[in-house]
Amino acid sequence: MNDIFRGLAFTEDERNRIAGSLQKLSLERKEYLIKPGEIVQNFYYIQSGCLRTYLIDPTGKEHTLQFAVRGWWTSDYIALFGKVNTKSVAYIECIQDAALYKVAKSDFDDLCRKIPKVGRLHVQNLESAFAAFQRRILENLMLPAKARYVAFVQAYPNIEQSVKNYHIASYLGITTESLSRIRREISAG
Amino acid sequence: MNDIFRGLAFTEDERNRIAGSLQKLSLERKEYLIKPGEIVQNFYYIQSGCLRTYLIDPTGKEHTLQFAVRGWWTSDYIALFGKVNTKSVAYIECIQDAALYKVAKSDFDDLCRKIPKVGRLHVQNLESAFAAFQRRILENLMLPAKARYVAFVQAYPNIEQSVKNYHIASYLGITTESLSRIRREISAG
DNA sequence: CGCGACGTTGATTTGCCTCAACGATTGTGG
DNA sequence: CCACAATCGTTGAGGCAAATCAACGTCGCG
Repeated sequence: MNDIFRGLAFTEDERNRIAGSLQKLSLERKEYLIKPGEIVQNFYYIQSGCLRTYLIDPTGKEHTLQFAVRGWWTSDYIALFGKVNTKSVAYIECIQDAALYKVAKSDFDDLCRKIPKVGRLHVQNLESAFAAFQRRILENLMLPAKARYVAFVQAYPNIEQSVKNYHIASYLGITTESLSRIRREISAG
Repeated sequence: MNDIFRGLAFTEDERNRIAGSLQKLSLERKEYLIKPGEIVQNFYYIQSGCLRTYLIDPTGKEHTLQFAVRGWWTSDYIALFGKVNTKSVAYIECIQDAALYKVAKSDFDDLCRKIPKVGRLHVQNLESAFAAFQRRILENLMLPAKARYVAFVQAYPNIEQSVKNYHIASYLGITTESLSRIRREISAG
């Protein structure tokens, strides 16, 4: 549990309260954490391994929204933070054997209220996610496929080994064929 | 001031504290709230009018990140929420005469700490923005230009009169020519 | 009125997709 | 541990959506 709130110092009491809200779980490759239609009420913290969040559009194509690796949180945020439904719209698939901590959002909100340090960390995380989303949107608007791929590799330096080629393609919004050609171009020149 | 924290009830004391952190300002069409390189330390609440946030890429093209209308907050969030710099990377331009409230982020953080209701509203706003960003990213990945335009018109029903055609195009990530053709197609049926 | 900003239209080009086939790699059961 | 199947990545040919380049109508404003 210690590395979840890395850098924060807690009292005995706070520590217990936090531990009481967390639940360990582990997942193997190809297992699903969440599937569309399921009720979503938890955050998940990745201790190790790798998960990806994706949706399938009406034409059957997959679109990857997020890869989550060690030290990241994941969930179906559209459901969890959305105004209306709490039913998932996404798949969250384990793509590398993973150890997770689960926290109910309601419990987490309690923690934020009772332990201001945690609340402030949450705000800070949300704010930097906010900035990161804007950067990603801009990147999608500004850069052609090749440059987006380069940016991706820089943003996730060690992820290539865990992730299939077509996962990356669906994150970048291109086909596996295009990604393949892009890689060839890059290694060529 | 009353409509900024719509729905929240405050004590006399809280109300004064809030009012003390706010500063009114007004902006005319074509004036700029922020330009690249400036230090960013404020949020802006739009009382009336319309602003747009955009960047110019190395090739000279504009990319619109956000339109902000009555009831929205705006700022250069990449700078304000980013981990490193506080220097703006974006332009925020007034595209329809506007009345704004300005709040320093540091003052706002204080308010959040001292008036829990405000803090909770902030978290709630950040969380729903989080979900909204994910939806926008997905929309960009999944939908072709025409469908994105339709979605845009639904999301901002009354904005067409304030914004130029090429503003919308640069928000959707297409050219003005393409947008023009899309509109023709739609009006044709 | 005349100029500049904006929107539209047409012709051509291009980046990426689709479809199809074929290597390479991984995983599995005998 | 090998053989085979399934999954995944690569390559090529052709097509399409949107970009680019260029010209022209239109509207609003000084």
